[in-house]
Amino acid sequence: MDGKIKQINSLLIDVYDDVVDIEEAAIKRGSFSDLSIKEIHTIGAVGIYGKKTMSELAQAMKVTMGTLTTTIDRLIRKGYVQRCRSNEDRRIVNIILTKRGKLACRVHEKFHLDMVTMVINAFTQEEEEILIRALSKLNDHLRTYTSL
Amino acid sequence: MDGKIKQINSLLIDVYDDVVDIEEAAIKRGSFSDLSIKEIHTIGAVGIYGKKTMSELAQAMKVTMGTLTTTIDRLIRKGYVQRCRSNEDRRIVNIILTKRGKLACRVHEKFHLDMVTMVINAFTQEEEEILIRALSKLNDHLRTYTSL
DNA sequence: TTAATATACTTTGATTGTCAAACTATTTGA
DNA sequence: TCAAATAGTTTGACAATCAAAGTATATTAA
Repeated sequence: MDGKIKQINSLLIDVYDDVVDIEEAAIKRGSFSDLSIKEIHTIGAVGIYGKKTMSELAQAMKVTMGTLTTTIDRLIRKGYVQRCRSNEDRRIVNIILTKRGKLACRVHEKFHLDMVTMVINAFTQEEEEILIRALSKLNDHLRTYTSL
Repeated sequence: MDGKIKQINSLLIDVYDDVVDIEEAAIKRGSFSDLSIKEIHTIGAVGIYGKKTMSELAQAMKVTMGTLTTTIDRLIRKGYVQRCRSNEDRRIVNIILTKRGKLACRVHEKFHLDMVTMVINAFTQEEEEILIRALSKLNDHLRTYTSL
């Protein structure tokens, strides 16, 4: 009983570590090695069809706006995003991706899907369904745990 | 086909985010709110039955020794670990947990197991086995991916 | 036995990531 | 119109990280 708990705990930690490692390695080897994981995720949160306000982004990334300001400053310096003050409300700053930002976003998305595709190819149709169900349930319950 | 890939990708990202959130929240609320996640994991890597060299720890944590030195400095300042120069080889530094360090280690381990237990209680015996198999396979293949 | 090399670790300098609190500019509501 | 609210930036502090240079000790080869 307790053995299984420890086993699942270890498996979760391992999956977690694997994903971090894979992602880090992919970035270092790729065309966007001047970006950190956080920066790539920020680019992803802006999205190809851009125009996110600082508030929206900060909420999506779960950081304060102060933190986001410095991240965006850096991403502008590196040429991945642009600041655009809204004309309707001059307090609002919209963030949009540059051409290079969009490319990085697409490449990273593709990397993610490729990774999952490769893993899933090793699964049968049935196993695949089971995995989805198991991960969904896992997620539901983790989320319950979060809100306690 | 592609839909399922995206679904599994999202589920993995969600599990990942959930675990980070839960862990962060647990630390903030607990008796060791002066510790960061990294610091707790470092304490965990030292372990109750202590005595790990700086090299061993750096390898386990996948950071450089320079990084580890600063982490250990901080954990010493906060009273969780101790440095002990080896008498056999004066170059070697052994790290051991203080009493408080051991307590933090146990509490964090318990938190992890409690979290998994709670999640798993919502699973049937059969689902539990399936989850273990699925996570194992996922892990094996993620690991294959890492070494590419 | 001593000098060169290797090992184990720390220090330094730089960058990223993070927050809370103070600040600026703009809009909204009374 | 003026006070309050909102959207964001700045500041100051600290954590996390690395590469490269530096220190102390051990090993090896002459």
